[in-house]
Amino acid sequence: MESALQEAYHYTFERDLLKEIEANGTYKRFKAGETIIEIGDNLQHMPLLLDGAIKILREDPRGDELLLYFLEVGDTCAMTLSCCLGETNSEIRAVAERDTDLILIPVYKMEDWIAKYSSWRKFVFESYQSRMNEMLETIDSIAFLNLDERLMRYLQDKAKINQNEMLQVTHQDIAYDMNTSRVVISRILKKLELDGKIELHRNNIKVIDL
DNA sequence: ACATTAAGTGATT
DNA sequence: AATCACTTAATGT
Repeated sequence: MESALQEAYHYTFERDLLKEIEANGTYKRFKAGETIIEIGDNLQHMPLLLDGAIKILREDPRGDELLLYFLEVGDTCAMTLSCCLGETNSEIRAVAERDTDLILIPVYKMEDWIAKYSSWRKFVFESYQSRMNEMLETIDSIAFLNLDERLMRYLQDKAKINQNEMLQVTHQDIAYDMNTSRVVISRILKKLELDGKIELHRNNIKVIDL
């Protein structure tokens, strides 16, 4: 278990910091589909991703969701950063995209380390930056791409995150993530299949054009 | 065999 | 692109 942290972060953090993380963090495992953070949660810990992937969703009052971005190994959640330092609760939901291992770091340590370790400062700063970039990409794709391109990107992204070109999803799942209707997704998927970019089966989709 | 859930499709707005 | 209404196909009990 301890080597998981080493493996994922030994390039990112100095030795002393890794030791501190191990001493203060708690390991936790989530099964695919489990909710890790719910909207409104008060976050007292910051998760570091050791293995797996997480999807970050926004939700409106009616319960409609929208996928913001995926987190991979070596990433952390930008929400917890701002959330832990301020007094605000979570604005997003985090769901395990696949089976996921993470290590939870208490907030107060987090602040300590910002003063103490330059590698930690750098990590936090860069995390913010890349989350921001990923979010801009999603905004761009919503604003400037038509749905077919947006959907194709979604599929490619998902295949990459899961390291598997066979996606275990229903059309309805995709519709929820992209905040559109199932019928629309079905139609576009059909078109993408005719273009030879994907293969459709019940409950799963094979991405050919990666 | 029947019920349930996923996916496909024409028509309408 | 969304919604409705309906069909067809796959799967579970």
